[in-house]
Amino acid sequence: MPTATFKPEPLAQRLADSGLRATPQREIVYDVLLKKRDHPTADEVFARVKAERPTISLATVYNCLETLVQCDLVRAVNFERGPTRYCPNLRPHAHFHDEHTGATHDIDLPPGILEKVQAILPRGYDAKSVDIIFRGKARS
Amino acid sequence: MPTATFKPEPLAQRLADSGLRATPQREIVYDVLLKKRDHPTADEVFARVKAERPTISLATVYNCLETLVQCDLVRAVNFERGPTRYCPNLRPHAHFHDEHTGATHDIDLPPGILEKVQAILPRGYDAKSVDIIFRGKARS
DNA sequence: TCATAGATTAGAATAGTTCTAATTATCACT
DNA sequence: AGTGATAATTAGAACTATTCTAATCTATGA
Repeated sequence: MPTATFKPEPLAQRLADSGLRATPQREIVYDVLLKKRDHPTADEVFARVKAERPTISLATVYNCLETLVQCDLVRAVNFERGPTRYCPNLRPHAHFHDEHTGATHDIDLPPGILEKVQAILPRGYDAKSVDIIFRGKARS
Repeated sequence: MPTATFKPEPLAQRLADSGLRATPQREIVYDVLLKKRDHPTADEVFARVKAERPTISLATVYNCLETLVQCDLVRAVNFERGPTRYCPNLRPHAHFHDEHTGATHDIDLPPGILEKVQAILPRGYDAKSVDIIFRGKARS
């Protein structure tokens, strides 16, 4: 019985599909996002990745994050003027930004709501994506 | 018959309500937003205001815009990492960001849709505001 | 009129991100 | 396995949008 690698590997495949290479940096950045899904900023990702690979540079973290976003493995989320946050949740979801704690919560979208929202667009508008962002207070 | 001033004056009133003063700078910044509703950036507002009042400073434009947002006379809109844009439309509306032209369009919300969107929030989430942002291509 | 608080101003400072140019790694092909 | 072409990484500089600071100006009301 061969030793199974329990981690599925969509990353290498997705990268290959886009003609990109799987590098250790990209793997670790993606792993860090999967491991703690608290919508970290690039700086926070940088800090976490450095624990494992101290030689990585901030520029590379930005590059990797951008690459993951291009491959549709990660979503970039923005709240007002704050730093961009990164989210490996691929299910369709909205974001709730808790103004008191600063935390970000994923809100899964029930089926049909995206269609209802898209339906408010007049003829001639062709939306490639929709973001729904709530701001307020979440009960702990 | 007295000369009517055809412009309604919610500005002075709203400012007073918040204990703030009506200044020429605030009036002009607000006028500029009302006159050309193309979601200008602070820099663009600055340029337009300077045409009328060349001594205004960029810091003041930022201050005035912030004040107007506090008074709920103007909405600040953000797309990804771009500069904040300002919008004097007070009706509930979503934003459509045309990736080709860079233009921003207001999409009026039909009655009930906000409630439907709010209804996706689980118990314990108390949203003070919702933003709906489309990205895509609009037919000219 | 005068004091006080509020508003404006110019410029410096900051945060987050992107760019640049040099180095290093990876892949395809022998 | 070796080699050349291409892609990726790196450190640091540069950039952009915004906020801060400290000084000056303005309006209001005792």
